[in-house]
Amino acid sequence: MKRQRVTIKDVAAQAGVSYQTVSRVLNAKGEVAEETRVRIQAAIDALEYRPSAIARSLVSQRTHVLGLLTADFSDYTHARIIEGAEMEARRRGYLAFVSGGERGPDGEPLTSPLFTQHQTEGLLIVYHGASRDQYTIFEQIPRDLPLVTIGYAPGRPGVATVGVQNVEGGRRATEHLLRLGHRRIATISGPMQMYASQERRRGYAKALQATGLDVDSALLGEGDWSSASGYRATRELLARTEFTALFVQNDRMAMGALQALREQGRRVPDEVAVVGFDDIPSTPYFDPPLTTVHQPTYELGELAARLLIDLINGQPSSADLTRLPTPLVVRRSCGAEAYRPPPSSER
Amino acid sequence: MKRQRVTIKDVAAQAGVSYQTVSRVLNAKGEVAEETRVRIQAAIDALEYRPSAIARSLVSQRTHVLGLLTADFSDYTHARIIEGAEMEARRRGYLAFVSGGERGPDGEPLTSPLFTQHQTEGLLIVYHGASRDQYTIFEQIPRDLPLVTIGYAPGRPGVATVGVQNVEGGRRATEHLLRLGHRRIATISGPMQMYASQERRRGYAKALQATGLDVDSALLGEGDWSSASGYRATRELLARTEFTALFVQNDRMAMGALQALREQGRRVPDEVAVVGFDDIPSTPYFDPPLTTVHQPTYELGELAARLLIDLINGQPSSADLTRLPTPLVVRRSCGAEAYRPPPSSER
DNA sequence: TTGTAGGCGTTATCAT
DNA sequence: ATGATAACGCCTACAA
Repeated sequence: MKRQRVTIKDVAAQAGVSYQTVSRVLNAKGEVAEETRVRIQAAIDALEYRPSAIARSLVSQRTHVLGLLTADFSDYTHARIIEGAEMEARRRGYLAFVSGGERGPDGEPLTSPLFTQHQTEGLLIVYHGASRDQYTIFEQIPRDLPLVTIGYAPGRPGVATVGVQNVEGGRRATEHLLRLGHRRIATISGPMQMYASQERRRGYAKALQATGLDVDSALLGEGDWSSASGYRATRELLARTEFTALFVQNDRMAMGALQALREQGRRVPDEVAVVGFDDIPSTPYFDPPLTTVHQPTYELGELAARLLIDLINGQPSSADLTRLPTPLVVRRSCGAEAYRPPPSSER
Repeated sequence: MKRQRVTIKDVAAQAGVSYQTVSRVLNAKGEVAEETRVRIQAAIDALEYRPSAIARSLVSQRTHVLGLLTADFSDYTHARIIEGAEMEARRRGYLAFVSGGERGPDGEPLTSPLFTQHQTEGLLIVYHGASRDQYTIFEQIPRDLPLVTIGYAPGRPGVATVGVQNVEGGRRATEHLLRLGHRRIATISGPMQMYASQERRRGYAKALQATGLDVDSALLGEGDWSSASGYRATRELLARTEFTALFVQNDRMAMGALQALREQGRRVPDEVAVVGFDDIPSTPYFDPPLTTVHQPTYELGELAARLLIDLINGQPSSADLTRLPTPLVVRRSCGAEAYRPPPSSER
């Protein structure tokens, strides 16, 4: 399919000047007589001329294109990060390639070679706090390609990493429960080889210890972030020990936990108080509405894109790892009083 | 930032041939002596040479790049479509630009000009059954750009449209409820100016009429697809009339509906049976697990990308509007028996 | 202020 | 079988 028929030369012919002069008005460089500028602009409009980014890139060696790599698009957290990143990129004049990158189990090829060939100027890797061994992808990425990762800083120079305050979030959730009088607080983590899981659990432990409590391993559950795993982990916990509160380290698992609790006839929050993590949009409609730790995912994406573009333009980020705050959002599942009735908006 | 230092000429020099010959082996065109081919390949490997897609595009006028435009990334349905489309595109050697396109209320510029400048070969518009007036975007798109839309066929030639069987889905949901003995069945639609809403409601009406029932306007609610709107519409319905079943036209609104029902003390499914639409992943963890109409969103994305690429390559799609099936998934909220206990997997 | 080369990395079309 | 030459659309010098 051919398109992009109109070139700078056509415009020049139409305006009766050399194509060089057209280039000048396009880039607002050098002096151009006001009169000819107007004439050229008229020609541009008439012909609906649009400069070819391709040709420009070839000579300038700049594409103004970012690559966004993610493992799972349809995960809300990832999607929001990407959404934020794309928006910020667009504001700064960048376009974004996306790809559900990661090599499949069948050895499906990585996308990054394609990115490289298309001269992507930088890469944003949106794996949500994955573990080191899942980052074999780094080997495939050119050493000098500007890179921003989410939640995990690889041992590479010149890579910026952004994330959220996982430890603080975990601590806040647990402290809240402690403050409500709970002493046997169970927790369900994501896969423990992931940094986010480790950090959130560390926050949990910190809060307990600050109150003089020990971490009881019987109260420690683990899932894989899915609702099903939250359901399972909760049933195991229930079968194994007693507890009056449960801190689930993401909202999807919390949804499964609530279901397990319901099935076992444990009323929430009266018999078991529950706190989640993420603050996904449907959280106010959980049964009961979920108290949870908010993650500013959209802002995380914006920040990541900003840092990446800065990196591309030779402005290394000041901090290696910037972490965004994770405030607690109190709803009903924790049993705290404060709750304003039916929520009315949601994105 | 400069990169992509190694060019075809470097390879040629290294292999001691003209860069022309290198091009030949790269494209497997023309005859090349086996011996020199091997030598050149060695040079390519040694130098880690990767051809520049930019330069290729300039001469070939092909970019192998698609544009994916969406209104809302973080909506699960959209995200899945994009995920499917990107995957299929990649399989066929295409890269995908994404953008949360639509012009913002502040008049923020459309992304499509940027797409155009970057020589995007085709556009996939992932608006989920939006209404005609939301498609002013079409005016901004070059007439001859291959286009695929989801759920809505604009009055343009050469545009392929894919969607799901909304009418049938609505009919199936309603029939199911009728079969369970319900006669006063309320429904909550999305915005009625959207085709998807109209179609699902038409299916609802068809099912009723086939059973000899009239559509009672008191039973007709409308929302905006959000949980909050589902909650509100349900409360209005409850205040206005009596019904024993409720067909909510997407799962997010259904979540709000369930909450409203809970708050009003109406037990689901005993007092009110509920059926949703979409089959989002969390649906098995609703309280109670939601019976809903499944939408094959990922497949929709794959299909869309396939059609788009065919269009680009001059193979117009056979049908104007391909619709994928929407089977009913029975869980607990409708009160039908069949339900296998705790779900164990989920994406 | 405006026009004339030269080149960005590649492919296509001729020669050789 | 291989090499030279001309595009592709544009920008950066440099000259006029």
